[in-house]
Amino acid sequence: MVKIATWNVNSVRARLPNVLGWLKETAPDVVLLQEIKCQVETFPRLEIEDLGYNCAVVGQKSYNGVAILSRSPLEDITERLPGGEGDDHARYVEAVTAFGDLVVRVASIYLPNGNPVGTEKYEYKLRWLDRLHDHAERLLALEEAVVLGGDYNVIPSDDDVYDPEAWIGDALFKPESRAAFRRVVNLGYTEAFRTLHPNEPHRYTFWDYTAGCWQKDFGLRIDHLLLSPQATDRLKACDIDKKERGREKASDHVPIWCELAG
DNA sequence: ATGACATATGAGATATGA
Repeated sequence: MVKIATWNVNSVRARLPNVLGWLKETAPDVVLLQEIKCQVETFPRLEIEDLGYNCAVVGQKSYNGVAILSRSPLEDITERLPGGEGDDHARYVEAVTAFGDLVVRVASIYLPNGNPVGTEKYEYKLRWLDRLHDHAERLLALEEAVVLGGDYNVIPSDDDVYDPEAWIGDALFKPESRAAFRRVVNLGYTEAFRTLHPNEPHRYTFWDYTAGCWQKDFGLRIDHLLLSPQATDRLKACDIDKKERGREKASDHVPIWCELAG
């Protein structure tokens, strides 16, 4: 079984003890990290390599930043989502990695938040989703096992938020954001968590630091794993590591993972 | 709309997040 996880760590350096502890405890084969919030030179490569991982890092000072960790070599690395003239944000990294007869192309995605609506930030989010759609369509044509994982900053449905009314008008919940997300899924991808857990509303991957959201279980499900048909054929499990949110110095997001036969 | 909390930068207050 090959375990592939995604986690928005909200600074990999501030979160290093949590990340290393979680890697040792849950032993994922591939990890997609978002919001590492550092440049390539300051990524804690040695500490992570010591645990047996290869790293592909796309860094940026202070903001954004994504990485892929894998127990197998990473090949054919792509460091930007195609189609972004002048888009210099570190929000996308893609690579191919293999475990036995499973060759899987993975991408670590940090989609723009998009707030406030009505500004260029929201337009940027919608454009980014369009670019992701076009790239995801090209990837399908390769007929490979593909896992597009990350912080999509999209709440897919009313079941994925503690109070839908309170989020009307937010960039994460706007009909346009949700439709653009569905448009990617509807190309032929499988959203792993909801597919394997169709009757489990209110299972979240993010709880705000403020206003006691964690204590009240006021969360959002915004971190997702999208699988191509060839990956879906092998999908055996998918779940959320909720307990990470209760630790000291936790990220506001928790890991979500899937297991593929192979 | 603002602030609550957390993080980075850089050395005080501001930008960003969702």
